[in-house]
Amino acid sequence: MSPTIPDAPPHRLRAANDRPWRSKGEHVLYWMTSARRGAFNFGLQHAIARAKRFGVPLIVFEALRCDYPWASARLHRFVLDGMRDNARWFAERGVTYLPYVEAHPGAGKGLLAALARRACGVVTDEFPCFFLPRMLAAAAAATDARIEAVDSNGLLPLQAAPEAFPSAYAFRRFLQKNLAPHLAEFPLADALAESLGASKPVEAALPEGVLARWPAASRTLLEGDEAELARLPIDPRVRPTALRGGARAASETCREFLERKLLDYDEKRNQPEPEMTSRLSPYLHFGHIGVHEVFAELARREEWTPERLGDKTHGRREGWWNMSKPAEAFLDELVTWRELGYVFCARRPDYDRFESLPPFALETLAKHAADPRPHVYTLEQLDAAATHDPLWNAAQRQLVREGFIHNYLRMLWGKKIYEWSATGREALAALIELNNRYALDGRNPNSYSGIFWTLGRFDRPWPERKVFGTLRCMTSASTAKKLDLGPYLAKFGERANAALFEGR
DNA sequence: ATCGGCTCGCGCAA
DNA sequence: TGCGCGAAGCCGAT
Repeated sequence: MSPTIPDAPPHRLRAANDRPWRSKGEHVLYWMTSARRGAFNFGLQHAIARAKRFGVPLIVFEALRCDYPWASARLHRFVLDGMRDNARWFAERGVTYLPYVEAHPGAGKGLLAALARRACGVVTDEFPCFFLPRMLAAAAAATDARIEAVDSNGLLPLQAAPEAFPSAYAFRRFLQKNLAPHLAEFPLADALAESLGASKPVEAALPEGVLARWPAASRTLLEGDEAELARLPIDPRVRPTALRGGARAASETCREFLERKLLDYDEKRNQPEPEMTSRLSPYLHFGHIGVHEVFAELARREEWTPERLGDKTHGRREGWWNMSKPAEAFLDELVTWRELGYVFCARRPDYDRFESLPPFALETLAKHAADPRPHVYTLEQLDAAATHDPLWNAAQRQLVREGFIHNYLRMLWGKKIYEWSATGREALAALIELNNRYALDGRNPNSYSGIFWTLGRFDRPWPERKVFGTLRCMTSASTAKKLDLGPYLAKFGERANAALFEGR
């Protein structure tokens, strides 16, 4: 009578250890790590399906450590916003939800094991980047319960990609041949809507002693209490941005983009101000929204169905989806480029290493290593936006202030860091450090795509010149000719910054 | 304002 | 074996 909830599709599922499911367990645990949402979530759906099969309740556990690299008030605030939304989502659906925020390094040690001890098994999220794969492997080895990882990352399951692709073009061709069947396998929009039904008790008691030793994050912290946030041992200098995190803000941002900006997307997305891009990437990064939700909403507005897919697989950017022009331009970002990066990280454990660059890039970088650089800046100078280039400084200020750089200018920002560094390796280190410290969507496969694209990944050679060799070169002068930078410089330029300080 | 040339890798048509 | 195609390039010629 109560509807059956499907398991996650088999190619989205991976056993992280070889322990068996325990039918005598007291609950199923969903350990939410990267898909931090209740909607369109294969992992949550899979956990619910298991809980129903065993006839036990579900416990949802979402944790935030304080010792992950680049932990800061900015990143914490964004995740805490998401926990606040999730607390409400699960409370409305009668499911036990434990948001845990570490007060000092190591405080959370043992909590997962305690929650898993009497569980039938654990379901968690697959994420191919940052410290998460290592954390999952360590947990899987150390936990007595079965742990299954579920991949909600893309429209294409990561397991369906045979290898890393060298270019968007090659990957696009692959998608055009292989994506269609996966478009028929979407996660439920709300797997808790009716799923557990009235017949099953869904509120689980947390194992005894858990809350005494690992108290749930306070409601006030989740709702924005600054003093509580300030007490956590995280970098307080990277301030929260004006952008609020969480699933509700994510859905609102998505709706707003599709309604007001998409029509002009293919023409105006390079215009830096006013901002005409989706601004979805921080929400996608923390899993506050899933790509399936964005795609479903877009398809609905386009009155699109999968029968419209083209059968030509030439890798062309336009014509395959058979949607409006701006919709196809957006899908090339949301699906082709985004998932190209996820697949690369999943297939290349060295994705964050210099040596992972394509051969032509490594060769040309070596050949031009000794070319004299017109300017060389330290990480501190770059961080402080103290270069000779007003446009670059403005981009850096936007990064520090908003946790984001406009798409086009972000490329220029990266290319200049290469040009102003003594070596490619030093440039890479600075790019990773600044991006991961400040960008809300840093530490994500797409951040690594952007950073490494600067150094030739997914790109092709261009005419050889000093310093850049055959890497694609970008200049501030050309950018200024191409874009209307007035409004952008008014907002983030030197003078705008001075005015900001005078106003204080 | 627009165009070709610079240059490489891949898959497909021939 | 040749051809078309490609995240957003730059430069100089028309």
